[in-house]
Amino acid sequence: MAKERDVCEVFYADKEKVKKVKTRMIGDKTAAGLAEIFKVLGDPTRVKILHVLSIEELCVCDISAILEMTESAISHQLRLLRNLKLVKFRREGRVVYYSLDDRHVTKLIKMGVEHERE
Amino acid sequence: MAKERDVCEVFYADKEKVKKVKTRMIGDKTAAGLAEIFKVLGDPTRVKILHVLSIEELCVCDISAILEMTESAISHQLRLLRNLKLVKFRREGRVVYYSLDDRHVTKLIKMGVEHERE
DNA sequence: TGAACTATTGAACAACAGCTCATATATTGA
DNA sequence: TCAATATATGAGCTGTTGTTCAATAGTTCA
Repeated sequence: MAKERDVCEVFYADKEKVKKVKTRMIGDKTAAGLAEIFKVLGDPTRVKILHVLSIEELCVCDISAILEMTESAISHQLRLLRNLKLVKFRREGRVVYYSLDDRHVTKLIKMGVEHERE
Repeated sequence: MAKERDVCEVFYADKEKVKKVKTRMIGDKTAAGLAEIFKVLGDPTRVKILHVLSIEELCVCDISAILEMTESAISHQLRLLRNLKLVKFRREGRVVYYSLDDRHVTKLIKMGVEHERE
């Protein structure tokens, strides 16, 4: 178990290797940040929302109709995407139009699609 | 609400737009598959595991020492990564060495890091 | 102003995810 | 064969997530 190993410091499978890799490892914050981005894309509904928005600017009502889900569910997800600055919005009368606000996300999704094809 | 709209089919904010985007939308399976990949990367522990494996082939014991987590926790995550064919392994006596088995994943993580920097 | 409409929000709830702990499996070497 | 070691696995617990439902906030127009 990890704790005992920390104490006696003798029986790593390869102590030098461990030391070396440990210095090159990404920090907790970086890992957490990375995971956060990917977590957003780790849900079918959000993937769909981002994908349809990559085609065209759309209002909540339209997205709801396209995905065949309640406006409430869509709105909840949009709030999340908004907070993470992945989408932006503009109000036009009663209607709120959403569109993508992050070039990286589209790239990531495209890469994902590529991965899927194999 | 979505249900009523399906019945009367009259008051989309933009019916034509909805129709058009709907035909171009990715299918449920594609969305689910995409989300599955990203979901795997959406956890700090797995991000770290994949990252250290991108540096070097390592055994469970080493990964456990590097991340300072129990071997059990690491093993559980490795099983997941194994099932999704993101890592491969080879046995050498009592020791099991893991390494990356998917070139896309490394790319995705690199893109994520790039995203982080801004 | 008030009715109709679009979108947002909060609470609640069920499903899920990641860890721990105990146990099991596999390999080695005495 | 048996003890020691390395990893894997299952059950259980806790915190998180995505949806629904009901209520609320903005906006338009009569």
